Amino acid sequence: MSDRCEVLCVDDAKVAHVRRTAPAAATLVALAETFRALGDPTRLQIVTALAQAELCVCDLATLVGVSESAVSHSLRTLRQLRLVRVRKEGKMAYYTLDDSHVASLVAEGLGHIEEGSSRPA
Amino acid sequence: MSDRCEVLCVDDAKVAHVRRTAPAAATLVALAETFRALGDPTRLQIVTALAQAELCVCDLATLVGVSESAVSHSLRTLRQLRLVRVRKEGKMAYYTLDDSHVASLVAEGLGHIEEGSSRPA
DNA sequence: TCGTCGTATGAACGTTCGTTCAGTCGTTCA
DNA sequence: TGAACGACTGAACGAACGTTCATACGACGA
Repeated sequence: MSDRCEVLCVDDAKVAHVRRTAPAAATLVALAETFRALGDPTRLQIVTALAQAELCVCDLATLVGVSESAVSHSLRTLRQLRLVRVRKEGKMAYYTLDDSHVASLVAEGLGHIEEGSSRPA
Repeated sequence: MSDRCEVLCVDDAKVAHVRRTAPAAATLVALAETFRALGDPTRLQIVTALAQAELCVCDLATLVGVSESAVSHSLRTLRQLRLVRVRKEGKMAYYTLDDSHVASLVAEGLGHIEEGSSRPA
């Protein structure tokens, strides 16, 4: 990557403008973590299930078809990113989505998938 | 995981209901792929940049601070998932977001991040 | 209080991912 | 027609991820 490339090809004005409107680096990293958490079929299935009803670990394990340990690990990831919330009742742990953004996020994603699947490549 | 656990803990009615309303497996996998693609700081930065302006590979490499090869690989991933679109002009390749869902997705995600950062853990 | 149940956690393994490096393709201009 | 340039690709290495296994914790019933 020589310096000549920079001056010939890079549109400094555009780059500067985009750089100004870009989110903070920390925000971007946090957002990427959130997307990555949703980027796993097991966790995504958990989230879509919790969008429908409050469920315990055992329900989720049955639903998703993996071990309760795996579900618990996944739930921890989602919990740490505030995607899900836990309510303890006796020895049971009931999970729900943390805020409305999460359901909206999945819904918006589904909109993109469905639009894309009906278009030519 | 014994059978006794199943009958004691699993709420069959709830599980059955959630199972009915769940998206198809193929849809879930496709959606997870999309989220995973956005779950990388480099690619996410590319997407947020393209939400502001049409940019070439060289612009993006400068903006994100990685090699043009890395940007090109990232763009291929995003292209295959229909997140970005390419327009060739001479030897340049200009990229934009593919559809409005993508920008909405990022915006919704940012809403979640900002809400979470102002709340107690 | 002891055993069981639902859940949570730590370590470790195999796999997948993202970058780098080297090389190729198509375009532009001497 | 060459050489230079922007962009794209394949191979490969190191790092990160997700599962499994084993174990630990708190709550409930006998």
